[in-house]
Amino acid sequence: MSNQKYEIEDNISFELKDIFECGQCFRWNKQEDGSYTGIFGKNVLNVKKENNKIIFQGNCENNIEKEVNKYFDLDKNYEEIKEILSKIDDNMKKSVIYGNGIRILNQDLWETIISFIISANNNIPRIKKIIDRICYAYGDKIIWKDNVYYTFPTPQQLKNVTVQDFRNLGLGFRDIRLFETTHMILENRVNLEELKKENDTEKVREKLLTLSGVGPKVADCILLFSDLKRWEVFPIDVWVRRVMNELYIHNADETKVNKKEIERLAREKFGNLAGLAQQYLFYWRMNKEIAKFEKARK
DNA sequence: ACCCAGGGTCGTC
DNA sequence: GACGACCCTGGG
Repeated sequence: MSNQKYEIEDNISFELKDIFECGQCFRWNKQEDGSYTGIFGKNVLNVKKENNKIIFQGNCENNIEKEVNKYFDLDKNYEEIKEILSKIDDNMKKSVIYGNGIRILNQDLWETIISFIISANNNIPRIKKIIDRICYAYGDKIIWKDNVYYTFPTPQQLKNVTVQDFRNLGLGFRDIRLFETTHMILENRVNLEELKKENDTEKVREKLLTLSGVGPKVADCILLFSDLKRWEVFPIDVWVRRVMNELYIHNADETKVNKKEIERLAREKFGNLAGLAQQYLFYWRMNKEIAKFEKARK
């Protein structure tokens, strides 16, 4: 199973940049030809668009078609969902058009937990670098087309890693959080398999909140971006707070905006699609900021 | 050289 | 419930 290929018809709800650079994942990198290569599970995969096809190619552990369908959630009808969101108001419509090709991935729960603990008070480039170093140090090596890749280490593989080891990888004050959470999971104080079976989202969130380094925002990201797949949550970070204030609340001091107020608004406007709405808004607002800087540089 | 901010959480009051 | 502290890095 060293190299497999799988193709599907092009789809407007599948844009590489939108999927891989909307902040949900940290292990996908753009290649010189515009395609993206990433690692998930024990798979190395390259994705590109060519001649009205989406082409998946890589070193997959199991059947590539199955892996891809699950990871990219290809059975989900985004057209229908986007239509519902677009009808909510002009803001939503605008951001859905902007992030038209976004899909929420089915990412491994454990990897998502650790990744978003690292994300706390951090920026995306640095988060990616830290995760790369962790994988390089403790993951398994995979070779594909003469390049070397590393899997995300399992809890077992992090068992003997010390707080200082984490600090040396550049984790900063998050070192102890990673250490504690890893051991809580190893000791089964939080059972990830049971979490996946639990239906009550609130119960899952409470359990996640017992993990070190997992607060409300990180818990919601885990619920939304992992294979727990809870679309009704609405993670509130600095960008979402900003955009919700600018669009709906209009408080002169954005840092003073009440979180409960944002949550109430999100529930009222977006209902059980809040998570996806949050992603379109986040992506749209953050890229607006980046565009502003690029412009200023010229 | 200095200050600021980043997909926040934690301990303390 | 508010408040400051927290590692590190890149940019003004």
